[in-house]
Amino acid sequence: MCDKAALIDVLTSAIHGGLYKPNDKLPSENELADQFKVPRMVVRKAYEQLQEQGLVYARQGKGSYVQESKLRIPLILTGDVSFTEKMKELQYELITKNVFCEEISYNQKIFQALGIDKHDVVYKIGRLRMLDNCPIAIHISYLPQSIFREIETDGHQITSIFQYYRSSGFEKFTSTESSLSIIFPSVYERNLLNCSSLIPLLQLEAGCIDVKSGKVLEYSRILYRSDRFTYVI
Amino acid sequence: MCDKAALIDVLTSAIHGGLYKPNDKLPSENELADQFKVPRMVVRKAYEQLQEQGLVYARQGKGSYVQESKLRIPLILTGDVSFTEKMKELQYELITKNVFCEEISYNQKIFQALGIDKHDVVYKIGRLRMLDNCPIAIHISYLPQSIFREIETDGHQITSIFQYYRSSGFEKFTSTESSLSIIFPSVYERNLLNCSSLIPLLQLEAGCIDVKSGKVLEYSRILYRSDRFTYVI
DNA sequence: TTAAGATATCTTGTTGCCAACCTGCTGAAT
DNA sequence: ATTCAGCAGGTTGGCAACAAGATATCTTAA
Repeated sequence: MCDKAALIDVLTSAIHGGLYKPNDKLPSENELADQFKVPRMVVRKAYEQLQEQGLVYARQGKGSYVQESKLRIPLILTGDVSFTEKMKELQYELITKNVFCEEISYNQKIFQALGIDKHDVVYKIGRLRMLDNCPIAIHISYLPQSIFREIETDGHQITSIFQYYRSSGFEKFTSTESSLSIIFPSVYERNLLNCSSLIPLLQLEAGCIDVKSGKVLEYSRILYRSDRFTYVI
Repeated sequence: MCDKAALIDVLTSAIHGGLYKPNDKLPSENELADQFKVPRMVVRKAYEQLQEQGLVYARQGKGSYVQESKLRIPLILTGDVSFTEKMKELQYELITKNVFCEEISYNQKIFQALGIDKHDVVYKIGRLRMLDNCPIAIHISYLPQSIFREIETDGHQITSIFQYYRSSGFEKFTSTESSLSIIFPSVYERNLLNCSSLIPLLQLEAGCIDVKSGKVLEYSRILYRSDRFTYVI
């Protein structure tokens, strides 16, 4: 028992095991340093990492405390149901905020997924999903202007993409094979999601296809806070 | 541009964007500190975190360098196919190593999932999945002794659970609803998976049911290194 | 007795210095 | 000319001393 990682193990299992409850005061850095016979810097780094993971918070001059853990929402990842409908089913009050709408420069991956030419115009629309005023996901949709002519002006109002599809004359959609990966938030994403830097984000990438025409309507990228969900697949 | 998080953003996008290639030398701590007008400690912390995320390595007296990124394997998460078969399909050579087999003490969640009594005996069997001698996942199976009588002695040899099912007289299985979450590795898991501390693990939990009898055969917990896969669902 | 101020002490946060390490240069000895 | 020890300068790593904030206690004056 001598390094930072071991200390983090001990502290996390102590917290998760219920030895320390939310807002309980944790041992001071010097106490732990003496107890584990390590320099204070090691304890400090451990506490810092736990802070960034959202398990602990610290007050200068007072001490380190256990952060309240927010409840986790079960989220069904599969199926073609929209995010809004998923949440309604679970009886949560969900607010969607449109946060940006802007033209993007060429990006191979996105343009290829949309099946369009390098010189086409693509708009990026960002929406923030909030639950009880707490942001839980960023939904980024890449839409080609060739399909959605008025996207530049419409884009800022969109909160439900599926509704926008319907109002644009599309009725039945299907999702392409979606890929899942884990990333850490950028500063911008951290600010939107109001989370600390070591909260992994679950990134879901998928395309949306109009069943009738077979055209790719959208390429979407959803970033879920991994600490607010348990995912069911 | 002034804090650790912003620096990490800049460095990660510089690395991912290809400005620095694998094994390239990165700017020294003092250089970056001067350039961004921040104390060296801030640059230091940024580099430390990037090390733990596996993007960077450092050599005392020499400098910090870009870590080679390992290739990502596409992994199909859905379906009832076994891990071994999934990998075979992708033409990878997969080796499974049995790492432990031991009785566990009572745990509400596991015993409930197995549908058994508090006083029943449950064995925990750990297998390590290796690809080109590189560990990529830990597969932990919880098996009740009431179903698998000889598990205490058999347990150390098992590398394929499905094969063991068949040799125990079970033929058709189905999976219960599986849940997905993101965790950080403990020291023990870090050692098995040979990964640094800030590699998130994708944890899949599910039960396995014998179709004929309807009995729960197994509760399994699989820990995938999130940096070695892209998941397809 | 009470209230306000000073003080001591404990906490986390920051900084700067020195150690450990690597590399390349210089210069003397062979 | 060659070799090698020594030195200088740059790198990451570690630590101790200091700063800043919070709180309780003691002191003193009204």
